[in-house]
Amino acid sequence: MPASVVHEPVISWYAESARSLPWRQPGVDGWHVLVSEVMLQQTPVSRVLAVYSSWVARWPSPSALASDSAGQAVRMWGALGYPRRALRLHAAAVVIDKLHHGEVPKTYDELRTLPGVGDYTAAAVAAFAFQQRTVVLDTNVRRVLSRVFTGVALPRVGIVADERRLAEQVLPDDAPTAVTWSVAAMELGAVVCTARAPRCEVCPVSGLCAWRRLGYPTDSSRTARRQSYVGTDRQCRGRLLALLRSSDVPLPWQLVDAAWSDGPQRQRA
DNA sequence: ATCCAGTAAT
DNA sequence: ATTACTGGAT
Repeated sequence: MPASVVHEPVISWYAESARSLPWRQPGVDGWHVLVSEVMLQQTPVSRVLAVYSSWVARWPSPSALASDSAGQAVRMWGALGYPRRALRLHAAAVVIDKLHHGEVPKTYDELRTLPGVGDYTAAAVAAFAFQQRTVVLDTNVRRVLSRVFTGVALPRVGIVADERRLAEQVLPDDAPTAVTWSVAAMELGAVVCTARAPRCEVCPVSGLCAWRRLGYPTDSSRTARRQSYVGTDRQCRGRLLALLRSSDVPLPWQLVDAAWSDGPQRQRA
């Protein structure tokens, strides 16, 4: 099947059913897109919305954030998770302020050098903020390509060369169409071609889908379990961070100690 | 219990 | 190529 046959149906579907999100509005600049993409790393849209609004309202440019403290950045991060992202976004703002005249760089290679900006985020900002033709390969696009073209339910944990080649092959040749295809494929994966309960009855390419044609085979290799949450170091850290966020002044040790009873575990956190 | 718009260190 | 990192919803 030629890759191009999926473009029209997916792009038309997106034109009709895309969610209206603040970072997709006309007039957003590179900074808005960068902030949103970093917040969206491993974090669902619903939880990002409120924090995104307060961030761009308080720091409308990289230089504005750079002139504030990293501590404020973490405070404003709220409970989004992975608070190191707030530190890296602040560090990225400092780099942009110092080395790029306060303007978010436009090329993939320059973006990739910023703290906290990996392959996905660099490609996404280059495409969505600056309309460049880049392969945007997030978990949603990976799942769509895996199902439609390869007939496999879920992609592997890591991206392999074959997968990148397929994504490059499927990407439309001209930049504007490539950008629209990328955002449309991401949206399709996020709201229709979901990991757990795909809504194939409303999918614009269900008739072309290899996975569907094969009868939805599942792979047994992806059923390993994860560590539970209660009582772990992870829960301990989360509780301590919430406590520290709540205060403007350094906290007495007694108060911190009271938040978690297991001493050694508290020290680790 | 498992999912969700990844990055960076190893 | 693997793995730790986060928190809330389902």
